[in-house]
Amino acid sequence: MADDPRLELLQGTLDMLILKALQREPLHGFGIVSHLDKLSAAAVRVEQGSLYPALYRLEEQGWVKSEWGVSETNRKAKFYSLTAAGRKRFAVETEQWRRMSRAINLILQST
Amino acid sequence: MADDPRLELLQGTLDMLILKALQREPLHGFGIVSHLDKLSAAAVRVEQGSLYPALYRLEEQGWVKSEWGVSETNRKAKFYSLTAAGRKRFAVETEQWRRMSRAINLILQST
DNA sequence: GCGCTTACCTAGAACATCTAGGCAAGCATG
DNA sequence: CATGCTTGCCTAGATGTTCTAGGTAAGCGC
Repeated sequence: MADDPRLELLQGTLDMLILKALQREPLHGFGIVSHLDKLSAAAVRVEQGSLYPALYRLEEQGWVKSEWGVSETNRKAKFYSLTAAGRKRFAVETEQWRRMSRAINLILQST
Repeated sequence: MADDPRLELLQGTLDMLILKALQREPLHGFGIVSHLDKLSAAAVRVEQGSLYPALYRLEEQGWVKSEWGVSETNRKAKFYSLTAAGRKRFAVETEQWRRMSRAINLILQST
């Protein structure tokens, strides 16, 4: 792992990105992955093995809720949507992200 | 941990920040911590329990080297400095950081 | 010599993410 | 109708980083 390409997500950002993806409309797991992939120009690639545990985490916390339905391609799929608490949580996480990334950039820009 | 203040570092950024701190001059462990604390206006707080394992990691990879010396306050201290490989590594990590944070901000800014 | 601070070090837990699979069902093709 | 591709969900286990929570030692001021 010394010299891996490091496409991995920064830890702690996955939850935030998922919440963001659900901000517009409910999506199923597969949809979340392709949504993020598209938006980030493939810079962010979420593995399913990371996604589903994250979704359960979010659901357990009450930030998203799920409902079985039928996908656009006529397969059964579990649709996740934001709860009110989830919207609040999203605001909190983005604020933390901004603060942390600002601090890091500050350090990087110092002489 | 659901509602902790989350002052924790984003995973993967610690190494980069340490390398950055050593860019100007060799520092001992204690010095690195206070340096980062000062530069980030206390937004980044590195615990010693995180720092030392990270330093050993960096040394093992050949990105920093260490030498025993005497601190400004006349105590013995181990001074860490960047190697040539460490400088290269720092460039790689900052590039990765920039790419990832750009991608995340892109996603956050989407409608 | 006592307490404070600087300074180093470690073991263990917690946690997120990735790897690497497996399962099932729709759909198209022959 | 069988085969294969794709969509879609799910899990176990490994890996790696960071944090918690300690301990040790030595200089300095009083």
